[in-house]
Parts: sequence; C-alpha cells; structure tokens
Amino acid sequence: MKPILANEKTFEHYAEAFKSLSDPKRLKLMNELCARGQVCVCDLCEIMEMNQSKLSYHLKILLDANLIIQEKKGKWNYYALNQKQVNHLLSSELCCLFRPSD
Amino acid sequence: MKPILANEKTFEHYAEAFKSLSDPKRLKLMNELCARGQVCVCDLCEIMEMNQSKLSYHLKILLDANLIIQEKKGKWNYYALNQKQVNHLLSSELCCLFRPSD
DNA sequence: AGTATATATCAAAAAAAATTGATGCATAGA
DNA sequence: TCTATGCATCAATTTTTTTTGATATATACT
Repeated sequence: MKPILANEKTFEHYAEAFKSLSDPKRLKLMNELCARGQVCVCDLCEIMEMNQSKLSYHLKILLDANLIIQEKKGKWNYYALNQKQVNHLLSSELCCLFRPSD
Repeated sequence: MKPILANEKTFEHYAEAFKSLSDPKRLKLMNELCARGQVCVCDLCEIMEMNQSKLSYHLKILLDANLIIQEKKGKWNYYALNQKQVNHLLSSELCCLFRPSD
C-alpha cells in the first residue's frame, strides 16, 4: 500500500475528490446506486427526477472521481457505485450511507 | 450514537462538509494545524503564504464545518484542528494526513 | 435505409465561490 | 488617551460550477 504523502499534489488530488462529493444531488445519486446496484441512465433520470443532460453532468463528475463505475450494454449505459473508492475516502460511519442495506 | 439517515437533510449536511474539504488550500491548512497544534492567524498567514483576508475566509469555512476549533487569547485568535470531526468524516487512511506525526 | 431511443457533449446563461482591497473593531502597550 | 497590532467582515470583481436547451452519436428495430 502506497503511503499518502502530505504534499501539494496530494492536497489537490483529494480536494478534487471531495469536490465531487460536495453536492447533495451527487450524494443522493450514490446512495441510490448503492441501494439498487447497476442502474441505467434513463432509470436514474426517473429515480432522481432530473433531466438527462443534468444527470449525465453529475454522473461524469462522479465517474471522473472514480466514485462510480460505468458499463455499457447495448443501447444502455449502466452505472454502479465504486465501493472501494468510497471506502478509501470516507469514514466507516459515513460509508453506511453508501453501503448495501442501510 | 445517532444513526445517519439517508434523507435530503443528511445529503445536504454532508455535501456542505465535503465542500469545505474541497479546496487544496484548506486541506493544507488542516494539515499544518494538525502538525503544529494551536496556531494564531498571523502565524498561519506566514505558514500558508496567504494574505490575512483570504486566510480568514478559509478559516471561517472550516470553522463553520466544525473541522477546526477557535480560541481567543487576548489579542490573538488561535485555531486548531478538530480531530473528532475529521475522524467522523474521513477514512482512517486519509485521517493520517491530519493526524499528529505523519 | 429510415426511425426511435439512450446517452454524451456543447455553448450560453445563471448561480455560487474565491480573491482583493478597504474598513472597522478589539486589545494592548506607550 | 493615542497608536499599533491582530483579526473579522464588507463590497466589488474574478473565477468556477451548475443548469438549460440544443445537437451529435451510437445502437437497435422496422
């Protein structure tokens, strides 16, 4: 396991990560993905009551932060939570928000 | 210990918390406070190479998020890391960035 | 081939956050 | 009481993020 060095690069890296967590819609999105597993964009639109463009914007932010995982199946694009990254960043207390069966 | 409910209020609350962590200057600030203990604003200005107005702005954000603690002594205002809140939010892996002697 | 659906992306507009310089208020010392 | 220092806060500006509506691309079905 690589140790985490307290340098500028590290601070920038994690600031980015936390930025992606800094919106209630995205936290809810993660929570829904967690509860439901793999979900396609069009279903997420309904679940989140959000138009597709906006949703894709937020999905991209989470994807870039490696907080969710994308899998394309035919016409559909499925997303799921990346539990590993969630665990890497968040306390176990908080992880319960993004952990199956809460 | 109060359980964390996955509702709108919770998402807003933690989104706020993560927003305050979403800037590399603030992460560095927390890291410095962690390494040095209680530090007054004027010393922090030099440590962070930041003007006082800007520094106070960022300190306020961390203070509002309960990530740091303020103590006034005479003319000076001292700040220190709130380890408890850091632990509440961040994984133990990450907490090492904000934990004495890293 | 033609059409419909799913989704990403783009450009413009709106909203929010950060920076800057100025000002004001305590406190402490002369 | 006068002055200097430490700090918070305000208003104006700049920068960044988010939202919106439109367009483009890929897949699948007819």
